[in-house]
Amino acid sequence: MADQNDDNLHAMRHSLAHIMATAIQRLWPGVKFGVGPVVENGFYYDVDLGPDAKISEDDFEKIEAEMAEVIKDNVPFERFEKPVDEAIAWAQEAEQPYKEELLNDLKRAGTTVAKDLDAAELGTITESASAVENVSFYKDGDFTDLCRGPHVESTGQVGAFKLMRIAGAYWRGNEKNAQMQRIYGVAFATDKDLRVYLNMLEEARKRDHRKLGQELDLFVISDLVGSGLPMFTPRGTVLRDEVAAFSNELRQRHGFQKVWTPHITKKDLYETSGHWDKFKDQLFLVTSQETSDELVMKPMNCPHHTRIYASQPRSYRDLPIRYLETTTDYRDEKTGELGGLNRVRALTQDDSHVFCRQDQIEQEINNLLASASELYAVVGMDLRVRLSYRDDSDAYLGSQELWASSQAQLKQAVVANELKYFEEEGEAAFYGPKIDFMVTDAIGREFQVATVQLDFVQPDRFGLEFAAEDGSQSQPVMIHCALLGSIERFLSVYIEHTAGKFPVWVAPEQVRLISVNQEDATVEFAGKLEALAKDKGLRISVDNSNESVGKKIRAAEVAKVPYTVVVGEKEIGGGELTPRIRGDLAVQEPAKSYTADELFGTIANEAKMRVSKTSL
RNA sequence: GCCACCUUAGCUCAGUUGGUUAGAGCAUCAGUUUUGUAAACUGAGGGUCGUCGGUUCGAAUCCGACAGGUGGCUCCA
Repeated sequence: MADQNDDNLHAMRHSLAHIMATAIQRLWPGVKFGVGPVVENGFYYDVDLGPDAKISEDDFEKIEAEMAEVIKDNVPFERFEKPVDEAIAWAQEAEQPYKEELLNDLKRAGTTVAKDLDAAELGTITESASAVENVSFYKDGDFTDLCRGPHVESTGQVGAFKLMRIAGAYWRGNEKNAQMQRIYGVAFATDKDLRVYLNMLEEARKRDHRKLGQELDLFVISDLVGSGLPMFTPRGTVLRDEVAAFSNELRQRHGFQKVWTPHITKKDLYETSGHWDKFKDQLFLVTSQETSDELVMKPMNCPHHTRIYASQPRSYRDLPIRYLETTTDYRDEKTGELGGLNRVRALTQDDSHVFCRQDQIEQEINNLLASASELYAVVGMDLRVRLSYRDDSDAYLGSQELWASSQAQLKQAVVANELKYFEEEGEAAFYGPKIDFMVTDAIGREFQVATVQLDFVQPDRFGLEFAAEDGSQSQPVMIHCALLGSIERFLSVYIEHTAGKFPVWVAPEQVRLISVNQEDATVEFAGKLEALAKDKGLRISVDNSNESVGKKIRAAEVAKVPYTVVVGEKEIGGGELTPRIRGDLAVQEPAKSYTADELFGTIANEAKMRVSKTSL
């Protein structure tokens, strides 16, 4: 039943794309159409009004009103077919050059090609893929479109919708092509479903990491420093340090050793690795004022690490050699690609590289996958694993055979570890395939966090070797891995995931003491408790301000401090403390009292164990 | 980089069709108060309305450029 509903919703959304096109054609005659597929929660249509006209969001009211007319008329969606050549003639006649291009592709290749997510959308082959004879069309009133369908029966049957936003989109996803205007709408079967969805978006905005970053005083961005260059406050720096420490700890358990490399290097390093060729437009360049040296801010760390490996002759007995470095890399990202902490120009990676023998690959990958699974279980985030393969473009280094076997090895590792996965071509690094851990943010956008990458190319280009058992020189394999990925990006997702309610082990402020009054005895007592908690390694603060207890409690709640303890005469007399526990941590029991030693000891232990619920 | 939109105190926002010294709440500071689990009272300071240029007798308001931001597209080692 659910399937049938999904199919019906899909048909509604697709039909709404046509209805929107119908409306736009009435409002802007002569508009050229691109494609108009269904996407998650709705639909879009790409349109080109020519050089002199642009749709803006102010036009939505007008378009929606026109769409309402089409819906009210309740005209049928009529399907019909034409031979390809007649269809091409139709496109020429109708002055729809984009449709004509699609039809020509269909005729020539039997498909509208490639990477386009909407291959299915673009019109269809009614016979077999090799013999394109007829293509199907749908017509609703005065609008006719090349389309595979299916649609609802008539324009009246489309549920609830709302136009959301407008964006530029390159024709067929290629930067070199004309840019069209993409108009997005959301659509649901009922008004209620639509309201629920819009409400969810509203809620998601409240937990946006940029908003929480400001409210909880975690990071700041300054125009004087520049865009994409966030700075972390004392509180935000606690988050960075805690998650990085966890990530390091997981790998140090598996024999990784910390290394350190400088942040600038001669560009020769990247010419050798192959990065210069591929990424030279996105490197920050630095010039020495004394010598003629042209230096590069490091955009990644693997080439540096190969230099440490290569600094000594290595024996098969030394392998695997495992390096770990949490360090900041610099990439000159295009301005339009920057956003919050997701995409920055100074990104900190918890980077690591294994140099190992062929027969050690499996074990090493298993260790890394186990570490990734453990980390994401502790932070409570559900991940999808993407196997990122190459496509048949020439953007990759290394032989086809090597690629085929390393892709197979990664898949085998993922299957053996029973991870939920999907495969995608064209997502690999230029030097090798990847296992990418994907996570979804508050409004449903998917980001890569952890990654494990197999690399035969850089060992070759850097001429890495080790002495094998038989005394011959052999080439090691590199396995790149970051568990958090970019710490900035990880935090952006983690802040949204927790809505700022960090578990004790990451909470910037774990305990806050609130004094009932400002009398000497109270202040002194609070000071003693603070010192005791600090001895146990807790991050604690005291609020002695001249405000009502209620107001100070509220301030602690707003700051999402896990444990708040009010101290006054009662505590000074009895010695026992009653913590106020943040809602998400508490198990459903009435508040209990503890000695200071017990209370702080338990909290310190929870932090150490990285638990997500309190035992208090 | 491209497309659309946005930018008023530290924060969240008002500011009618361009018309005297640009407002509020929170936050900050001062005074009163000495507080018992989500906001005590009174007062004060704080803004060249993102920047620069233009139109106008007059610009927060209209136009342009630039910067920064948001949502997409492209890219992501």
